[in-house]
Parts: sequence; structure tokens; C-alpha cells
Amino acid sequence: MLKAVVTEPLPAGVDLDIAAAEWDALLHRIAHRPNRASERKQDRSKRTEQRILSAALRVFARDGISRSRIADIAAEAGISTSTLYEYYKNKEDLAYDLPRNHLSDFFEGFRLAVAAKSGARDRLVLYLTMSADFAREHSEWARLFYLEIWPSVSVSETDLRHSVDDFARVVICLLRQGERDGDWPRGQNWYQTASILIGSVNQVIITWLLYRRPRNLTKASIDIVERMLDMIAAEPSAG
Amino acid sequence: MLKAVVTEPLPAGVDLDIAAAEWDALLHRIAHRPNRASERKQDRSKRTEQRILSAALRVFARDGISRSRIADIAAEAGISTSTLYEYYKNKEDLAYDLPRNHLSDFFEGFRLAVAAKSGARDRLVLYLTMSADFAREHSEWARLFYLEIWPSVSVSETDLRHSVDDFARVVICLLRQGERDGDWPRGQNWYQTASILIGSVNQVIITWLLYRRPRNLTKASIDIVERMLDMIAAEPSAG
DNA sequence: ACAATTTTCGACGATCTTTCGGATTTTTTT
DNA sequence: AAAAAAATCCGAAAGATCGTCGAAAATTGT
Repeated sequence: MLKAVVTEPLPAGVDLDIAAAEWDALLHRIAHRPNRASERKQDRSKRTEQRILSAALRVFARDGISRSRIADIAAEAGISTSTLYEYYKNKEDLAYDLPRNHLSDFFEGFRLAVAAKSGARDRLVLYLTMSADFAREHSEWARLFYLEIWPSVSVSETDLRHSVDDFARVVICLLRQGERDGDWPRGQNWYQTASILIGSVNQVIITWLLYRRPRNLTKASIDIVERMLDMIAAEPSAG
Repeated sequence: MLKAVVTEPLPAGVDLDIAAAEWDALLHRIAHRPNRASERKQDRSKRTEQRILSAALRVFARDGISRSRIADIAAEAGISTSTLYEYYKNKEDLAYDLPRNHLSDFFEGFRLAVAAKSGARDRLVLYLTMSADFAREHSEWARLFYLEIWPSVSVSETDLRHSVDDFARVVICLLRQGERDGDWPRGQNWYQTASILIGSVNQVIITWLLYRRPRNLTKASIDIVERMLDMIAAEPSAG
């Protein structure tokens, strides 16, 4: 039923407007997913909250989530164990709040940077290389996110899952944009293409996190993304 | 020094022989990495060991490693908690032994199946699709391996790391074979190509494990691998 | 300055992990 | 086939970490 409406031919201008609006909405949504509402009243506790998050990041990245102890994190933050429980229900709760925090920052950074780019291809390059660069700049966070949390079973049970799904949504949206603009052939399976792009970049990031190879992650991610987009643009059109 | 010897031009036949020998050696090595030496003398304990492994797989897959309790695994295996400690030092030790076991099986299966294929491209398709199919057939194991263990920080500190590295080594070796045989253009960065292939397939497997999408993992993995190899074969030669 | 509210913390109980000594079963020796 | 040796198994208890609770300290509003 809805489909009938959508497939109804529309003037090209309207079509593009709708697409642009979708894109803006998506950008806004990903950068502003509500964080776990911090209902602390005093400034003191806002500082404590920050101390906990930063301590948790250090300890988790050093020991891995499963091996780190709440007591260690509390000590590192300079508070007592029981105070930490005032802020986070348990270790999982704490571990999953960290990525959300940083992911919002990443998305917001992308939202600002992408304003300068108009083509879908340029935007995709920017997005994927920025994600690698963000991992390089926040490598403790990245260890936690890429090596422990993203793939973890439990993510699918938490709010964090939405933020992770957002990551793929952006790629899909840009792939559709590029198809409309003739940047690459029509008729491909964009979910498949998104898997290739995201999976490859993640693979490079993970390898870098584990072995520090390749040495220059930024350059490596640019190279691999450019190469993949060239390949995609050169494919014979299917369908 | 060694390099001088290697770059010395050799008769083509010898070159190919060396390559074939390397390939055979690699195949043998990956399928026969020594498992954590089970030094159990009695049949009774070999059965117990199997019972523990199979119970651990069920419990880990159900609850996730960090949330599962040793006591539960022991109960599921029909033994007392302290008996389990006769077999495994602790939970980590047990968790990391499971993947090694199954990985050996996978490599051995591939070693047998690949004998029927001669071209590098066919071998690569077989390898990558078999890895997806293995995940589908052993989905409990795959949840554990792909979602909890492979990416985990601690892998790099264990023996398991060698088995994980083997996985990439096979791809690299086949990419070199294909270059020699003219299956794809020369001069590409094969580590980069391997990242694309492995990362993409893993991405598809992980998505399937988490969301059961795409429905037909076997078909999806064949499609994506064929598509990627077509793209790689069609690239302009670099270097 | 006092009362209400928010935040912190030490002490304690609950849960899970790991060790230890000895009982039980299997294998080897005589 | 009995005794000795080795291997396996388990109950109990110690050790470690988690998570709760009520009281003390700090902050805020009046």
C-alpha cells in the first residue's frame, strides 16, 4: 500500500528534496541519541561521573572488561566501591555507557565535517576514514569498542545496539545517494556493499588495534576505502 | 641476504614446485596445530573431557562467557565443580580451548575439500564460503568464536592467536598463487586485499549470528565472495 | 544558621571461584 | 587375584569479587 505511493513517479526535484531531508534527519538522529540520562544535581557528582568514566576506560582497556574489577576502577577514580554503585548498576552498565558517549562525539564530528562535502562518494570516504581516524585518536576507547563490545552478544540486548545500527545506516543511505547521482552502477545489493565497506574497514582497525599494523592507520584506511570505491564504481551494472 | 636468493630468477617449474610445497606445508600446519596436550590416561577422563567441552559450549553460547558460571557447566556435564578444575585451570582456559578444537576441524575439512580444486580463485571461494558455512553449521561455536573470543583483547596473549593468524595466512598464500597464475592483476597490496575478503565475510557472518540476516548465510557468502573476486580480477594492475 | 536534600563511604551478606585432602575407581605390578 | 600405584572424583572450606544498606559527610535552599 505504502509501496504504491512510493513507486509512484515523482518530479525529480521533489525526490531529491525528500532524500536530502532524510539525510539531514539521519545525521541529526545519530548525533543526538539520548545518553543514559544523568540526573545528578550537584556539580561534584558530575565531576565524579567523569572521573569514573575516564578511570573505567583506562582500566577496561588495560585489563579487558571481564578481568577488571569494580574495586580497581573505583580506586583509579579516587572513590569508594560503593559510591560507584550509586552511579552504575553494575559493570556491564558502565561498560556499555562508555561507547555511547564516544559514538555520539564521533557522529557529531562527522555531521560537522560532512557539511563541506556534497558528493556521495566524498561523503563515504570521509565517513569511513574518519571512523578509522577516530579509533586511532581514541585507541583505548577503540580497544574497548571494537574488540570487546561491538561484536558482543549482549549488545543486541541494550540501547547501545541502536547506535551501532546507526553506523551501518549512514553507509546504506550514502550508497543510495550515490546510486541516484550515478556515482556507481544501479541495481546492486547495497546491504552487501555496506558489509564489504564496513567489514573491511573494521578489519583494518582491529588488526591495527591488536598488532599496530599497518603502521599508519590513517593512510591505510584512506587507501583501502578509495580502492574499494573505485572497484564498486567500475562494476558492471547488475539487475 | 635471503632476499637476494629469492629474487634470483629461477626456472618456472622450480618456482611452481616451491609454491606448491609451501601450500602443502601450510595446509598441514593449520590442520595439525597441537591442541592443549590432553594428557589424560584413562578413557573415562577422555569422555569427561568431551562432556565438559560440549557442556561449556552450550552454556557459554546461552549465557555468554562472562555471565556463565563454572558450577553450571559442571552440572551440565554431570560432574562436580572441583572435578572441572582437574581439567581446566579456570574459565578462560576452558573458553579458549573450545575454538582451537573446532578450528582444527575446520582446517582439516578444508584441507580435504580443497584437494578437488586447483585454481587459486576456486580455492579462495571454497575457503571463504566454507568458513561461513562452518559458522552456520556450528552456530553455538560460532557465537562464541566470532562474537566473544576472536576480537577479544586476550586472544593475542594465548596460543589461540596462532590459529587465528593461520586463518589469514591461507588467504594471503592463495592471493599470491592467483597473482602468479594470472587470475588477477599484479602489483596489488595483498594484505589489503586479504583484509577486504576476510573482513567482509566476517561482517556477514557476525550480522547473521546477531540478527539471522541474511536468511540464507550460505548463499549470501557465496554471492559476496564471487562479487569481490570479480571486482579484484577486474582491477587495473597497479605498481 | 538550620533543615532538607544529595552524595559518600565503611561494613556486611551473598555469590561465585578456586584450592585441598582424602575417598573412590581404574590400571599396573607381583 | 591380591596388593600397590596411579588416576580420577568430590565435599568442604577458604578466597575473591559483587552488590546492599544505613549512617555520616557535604551541599543546597531558606
